[in-house]
Amino acid sequence: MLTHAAEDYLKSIYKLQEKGGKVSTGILAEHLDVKPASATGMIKKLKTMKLVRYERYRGVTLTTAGRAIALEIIRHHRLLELYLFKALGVPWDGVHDEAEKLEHVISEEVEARMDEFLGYPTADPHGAPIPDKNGVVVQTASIPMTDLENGQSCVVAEVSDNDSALLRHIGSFNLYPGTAFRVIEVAPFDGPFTIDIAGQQVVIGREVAKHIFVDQVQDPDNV
Amino acid sequence: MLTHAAEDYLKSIYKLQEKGGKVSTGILAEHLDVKPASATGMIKKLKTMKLVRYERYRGVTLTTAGRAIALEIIRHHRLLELYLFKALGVPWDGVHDEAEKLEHVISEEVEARMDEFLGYPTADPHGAPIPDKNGVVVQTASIPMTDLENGQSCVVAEVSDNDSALLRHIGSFNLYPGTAFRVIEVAPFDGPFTIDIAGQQVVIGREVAKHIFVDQVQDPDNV
DNA sequence: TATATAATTTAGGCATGCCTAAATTAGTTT
DNA sequence: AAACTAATTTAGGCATGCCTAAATTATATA
Repeated sequence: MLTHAAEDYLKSIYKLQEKGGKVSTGILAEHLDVKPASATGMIKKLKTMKLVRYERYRGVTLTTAGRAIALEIIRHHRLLELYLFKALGVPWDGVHDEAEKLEHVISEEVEARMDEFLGYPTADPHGAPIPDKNGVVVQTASIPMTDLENGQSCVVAEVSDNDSALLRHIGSFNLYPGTAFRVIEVAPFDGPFTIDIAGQQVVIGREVAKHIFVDQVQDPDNV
Repeated sequence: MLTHAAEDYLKSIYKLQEKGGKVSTGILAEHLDVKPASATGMIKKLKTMKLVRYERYRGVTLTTAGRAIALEIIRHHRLLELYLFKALGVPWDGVHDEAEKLEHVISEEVEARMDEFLGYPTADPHGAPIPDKNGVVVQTASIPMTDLENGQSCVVAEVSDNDSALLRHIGSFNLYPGTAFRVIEVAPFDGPFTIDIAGQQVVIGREVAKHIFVDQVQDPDNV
């Protein structure tokens, strides 16, 4: 069995590898809130376990075995988030931190029972895809909200889950995955977005918009 | 925040102190499956934190602060056992090990929501009392089944929860907390118990009976 | 090409929590 | 009281996983 720390490293490497291929020691250390020297040490340990490929100064990537473990932990995390949200009513800005602790500890049996209870779901409360038992992840083609232009209609697909205060803020606008909205105005010079959610006008700052990902839809008013 | 190991030590000291006052290093080490030398080290650490009273060669006891923490962990454990059993359908011989890992990790918020879901229960699936939020435990006056004599009627109050195989065995007789039975015969020379459970005759060995605790009731047939 | 800067790695340390082996203390027996 | 036994403590070691400081390597700039 792996240590919790090792599992966290694999999870971070997976996520960083998703958007950029090889992962540098520095980026990884920053992601884990650890000094680069510490990351070097753990990377070496993971290499001896054949969970990562690594050449010094050249970055790190997961092997098939390492990827499988990373996906298992991510599956635990996201199933837990959804379970805490739906079965226990933990608010959506609180489930991430709780799942972060539980993910290293639950058995496959408990995971299976939560999965069954939830009806074999495919996304967590923030819209992130839940890998299946075999490590298959459904990748969506969502775009960041900051790519939207005037008049476009869309549906919230996913929201970053790691900042509790940000989630509370986004939630206060009712911007949950599945929520539809239309862009009314994008202020110039990287200004905020004014959007229409079910008839309500709301202004979303650019920093917040970066953390919201959407799927575009055909706007019925424009057809 | 305490380490998991420290929490386990406090929990063990609490349980051993219940039945015997001062706890010796050796007993504690055995209970935690650790060498006595290791226990000495942790005891010293707990003493500097003012969680235990300790004089070398003289045994250890909990301070008020230490007791409060021990009871909080025990509360976590027993609520988790019941939650896993009732909400997720984990079999009663599996909940102990799972709760053992989760108890160190769940937040007070999740605990409160499980408590609410379960309707503020007072006993876990093995009949052990669940301390309330203020650390108040209801002590029952149950007696070990081995104290029973011919003809006595009783109800199962509690069953030891730490041996999974034993629990499966006891469960196969339907001997759950709340189950009523009558002693038909106690074989001489420390022999087994023959009992009547809802019309079924069952033979229970002495080693097993040691782990079953009962409350006596007036037998209607004998009134 | 030489040098400066940034990233990374190595070296050495610290806390936790366990271990084994040796020394010490308590308690009992003669 | 002396000696023996059992329990406990001390001493020294090991793995994990983090740290800081110094050395090294890669890369960009002059």
